[in-house]
Amino acid sequence: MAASSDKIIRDVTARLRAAGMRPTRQRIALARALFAKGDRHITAEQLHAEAQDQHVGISLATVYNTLHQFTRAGLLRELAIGSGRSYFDTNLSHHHHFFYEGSGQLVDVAGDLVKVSTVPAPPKGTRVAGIDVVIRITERNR
Amino acid sequence: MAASSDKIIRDVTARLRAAGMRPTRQRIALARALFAKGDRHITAEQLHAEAQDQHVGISLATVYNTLHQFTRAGLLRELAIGSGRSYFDTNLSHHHHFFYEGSGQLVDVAGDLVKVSTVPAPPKGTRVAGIDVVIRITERNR
DNA sequence: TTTCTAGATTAGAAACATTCTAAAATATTG
DNA sequence: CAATATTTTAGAATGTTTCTAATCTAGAAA
Repeated sequence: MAASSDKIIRDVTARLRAAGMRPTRQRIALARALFAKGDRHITAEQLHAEAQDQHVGISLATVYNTLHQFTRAGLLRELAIGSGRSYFDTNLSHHHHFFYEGSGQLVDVAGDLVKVSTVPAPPKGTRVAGIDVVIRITERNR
Repeated sequence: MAASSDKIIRDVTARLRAAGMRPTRQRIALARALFAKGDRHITAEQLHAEAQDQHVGISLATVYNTLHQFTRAGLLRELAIGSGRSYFDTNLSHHHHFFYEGSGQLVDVAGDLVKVSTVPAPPKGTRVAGIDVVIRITERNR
């Protein structure tokens, strides 16, 4: 546990350095929260609350800054599903999502469980950056 | 043009009545703006500006109310793609979208140009409400 | 170690989309 | 027309995200 967390921190430190960012106390604390456990979908507000719970003083502005920097550095993926807040996904592998229409909750769907067999060519002058499949689900009306 | 616009208004009036809504001046003006031309993706803010341009006095609150009512009545589809604002889509047929990562612009992709051949079963107690495929595109780096 | 400075953090204000409130206006029914 | 249920509205309130400009800090250099 401590070992794997340390490994994560060393990895993140290296990746921050590679992206020209200093490994500060705040960035390391957020990296630990984000990457120590398995895959997560988290909002800035949630991550900020989690840091507060662990008595790591970090401002909300820094949480936002850091999430965007991590995203730019390829450590996170920003999900723009469901309006309102943005989710940040620590699962970088090819995958899709179930989206609960009621609560806005997201659940991963492994990439190989969804097959998109046909897609049109992108408009001239553009390239496909990614294909996101969102399976919207609702409570079944009994 | 005038004929088809009138037809749209008669249709909308009927659908509003069917949904228990009164066909008011505001709702009819918005319906005309939304449905007179072909398929559209529009935000509340944009639709409000368009009404102002045509000297139809409608408050922004009414635009929001009306968009939601139309959505509930099955006249529109709300798109929760791209964070921040919500788009309302007048194209009710089965289709997907290109999403320009730079500008947030949406372009329709006909439903039959995308084939999702495999999807997992939804979690227990839920049913699939829909499957949305978003093809994210960016300017091609020359 | 101390000093220097570019980069990082911060509180609070600002910006933005959206929803709410409760008062005034309007459409429909009788 | 009168009665009443619905609708519209301005403006306030909410929630998320970004901005600002002052302060702090990590790392480099002396």
